[in-house]
Amino acid sequence: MAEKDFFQMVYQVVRLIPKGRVTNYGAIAAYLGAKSSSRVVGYAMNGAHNVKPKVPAHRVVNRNGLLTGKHHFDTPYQMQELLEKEKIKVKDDKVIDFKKIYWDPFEELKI
DNA sequence: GTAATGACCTTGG
DNA sequence: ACCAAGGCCATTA
Repeated sequence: MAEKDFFQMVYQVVRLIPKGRVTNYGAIAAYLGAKSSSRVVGYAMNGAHNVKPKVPAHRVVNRNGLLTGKHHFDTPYQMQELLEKEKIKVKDDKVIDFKKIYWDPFEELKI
């Protein structure tokens, strides 16, 4: 049950991601105080589709801006489509101008 | 209870 | 600059 708390934390941060913005697992993990647990953040996203409200996991990508978890969506195209809907340009499963649309929790939440 | 895996990141050679 | 290995935390087998 305690693990749900960590998951909830990740979900909350991801849910606060503005439209047209993306973030990486390390940032979320660091914001939660567990930068070393970047893997757990990704694992939390694994159950994102099992949580309500749904979590915009498509806005979360790896440090490279690569859509690593696209395969975990209902359909790999869904993530790309969602990103395109957010006006986010995606090429080869990687976000363009990633550093530009990069959303840092410390800049929006911690402040 | 131990071992292996995973939507990762950092550091070393 | 590029390639390889380790580490960390949680879940599953």
